[in-house]
Amino acid sequence: MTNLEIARQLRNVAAAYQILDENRFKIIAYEKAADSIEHLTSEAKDLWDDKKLERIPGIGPAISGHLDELFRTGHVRHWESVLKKVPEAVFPLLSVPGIGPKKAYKLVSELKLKRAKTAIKDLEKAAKIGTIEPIEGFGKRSQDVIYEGIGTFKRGAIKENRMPLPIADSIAAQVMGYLKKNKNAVRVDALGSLRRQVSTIGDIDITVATNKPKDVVDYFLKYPHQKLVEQGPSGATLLLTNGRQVDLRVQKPQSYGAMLQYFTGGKNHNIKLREFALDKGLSLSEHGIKTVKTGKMKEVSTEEAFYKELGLSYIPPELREDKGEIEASRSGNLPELVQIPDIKGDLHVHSDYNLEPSHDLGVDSVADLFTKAKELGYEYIGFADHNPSIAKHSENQIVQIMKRRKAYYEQHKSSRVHYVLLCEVDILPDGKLALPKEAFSYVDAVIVSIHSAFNQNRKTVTDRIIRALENHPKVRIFGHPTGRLLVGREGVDADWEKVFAVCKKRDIALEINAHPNRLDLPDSLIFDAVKYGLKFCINTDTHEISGMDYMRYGVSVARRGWAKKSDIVNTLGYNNFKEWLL
DNA sequence: GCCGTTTTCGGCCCGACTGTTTTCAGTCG
Repeated sequence: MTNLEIARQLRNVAAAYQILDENRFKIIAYEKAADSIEHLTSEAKDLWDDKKLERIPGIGPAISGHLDELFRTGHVRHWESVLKKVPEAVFPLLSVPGIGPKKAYKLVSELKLKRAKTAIKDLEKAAKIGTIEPIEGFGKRSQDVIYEGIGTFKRGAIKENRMPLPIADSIAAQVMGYLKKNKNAVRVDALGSLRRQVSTIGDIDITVATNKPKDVVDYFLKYPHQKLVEQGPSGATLLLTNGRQVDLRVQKPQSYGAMLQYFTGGKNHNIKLREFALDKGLSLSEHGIKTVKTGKMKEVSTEEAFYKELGLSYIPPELREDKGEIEASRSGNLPELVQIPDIKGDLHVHSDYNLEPSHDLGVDSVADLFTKAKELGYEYIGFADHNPSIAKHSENQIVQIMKRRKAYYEQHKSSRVHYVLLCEVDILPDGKLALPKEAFSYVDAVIVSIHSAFNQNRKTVTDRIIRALENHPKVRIFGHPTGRLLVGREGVDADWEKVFAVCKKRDIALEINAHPNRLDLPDSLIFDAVKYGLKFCINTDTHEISGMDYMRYGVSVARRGWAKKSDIVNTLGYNNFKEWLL
């Protein structure tokens, strides 16, 4: 049973409890447990094997007992008995936006929906013929909303619709640029997952500091859009013509810090922070910090001041995920995160030098790439073209190509920026490398990465990776380790701890690939790898000059994984970097 | 049902919006 399936099961139990009017904190506990399991970096089953279930936050003696039963026998008697008290047709309806457990139950009972399989279709029919409207607590409007909600659900627009961070960033930049033109906008910032630089974004949240909230909201409503979703005195939500939803929230400048903090989240960070504040007799909201006893509200204009009021040092948005940042802030142990100016080189750049590669060639010349590197203030650049195709060449031909390539780069080197000669070598399905041994003489080092057979099982893919990493001393970087694509492909399912151990032993750096559709290694695995003491290399993997600007997304992923400057090998000056590499 | 740098018992985040409501429950972020 996968984490996702377990999480869904826990949420269904929570929903059933809600319908049965169980203790509401028990319901919250189940939902917390579901979130926690869903966001694990390893399979719950593996943690169970290692008897580490209770180390998962939100999993206590009761739920870990149930999970134990689940992994031993395949089902949980207690959960089944709870779920049986609720008609099965209730559960699928929970996926429709605007329908929660109570409404789902009411609909199923009144409309006599029987089967889970057809529940959504039956509900849609009911909305169409108008049998929802007369139900107590519903009406014409809610019937329409349900009908629309089902449409949204059917278009798969709920979960699938998250977009890669760089896409969200560019849409947000346009809207924010528009808002900044309004003379009443004192400040404009991103909020939510975008501000935390999460790799995929659902809705875009933006806030404006202003003394004339109504004017700013009215101005926002004139931005080209498909539909006005909702509107109030404190903000509005628009569905843009590109199908993306944008939330605007307005706040007066003297409370802007509270607004930023409140809506940047993440949810669990905020819950933990509010509990922490409550212990001190303080209640937090987007309006400020309220002393519970006196009811007096203190307005806070900056986030720095907001955290300071609570006795905490400023916590960068990328860290606000309840991974221990509040505790670290309290004790003064927050990491000093890597920043863009720390980066001294990009080590994964594809040029247009044609070595008849297995995958895409770059489109820009070596000279132009050097120029760009100089513009970015880099000391060095690493050319990492794909290895020559093994299908089209004999081993001997490949060696000759690599030899010619080395001479070419040496001929075209720059006096302004150093270079290192790398090669991105395919890890073949059996773990062999797609570069003959003799060809290694013509590179400084190689990046190894997976470009095929992503669906191998855990053991096979783990062995495959380890075999590749141990293939040759010149293997120094493990490129886009999971192979995930933010739109379109899950990463490989490897035993990361085993992979980490090999990287540690051989001092191999894990790549943090900044390509907009990769952002790989993912932040949660970076977090684990940092704890493991591993090194990283942040690269753009670009095939064209403009792509070298995406470095900042790699840096933001690294920051979300708590990586410091000293964890990143390409923050080293040229000499030290070379020493590490060779 | 979970959790603990004053707690192993007694707490448990906060507010906005919506619709159908004469005062609030449900849902969402």
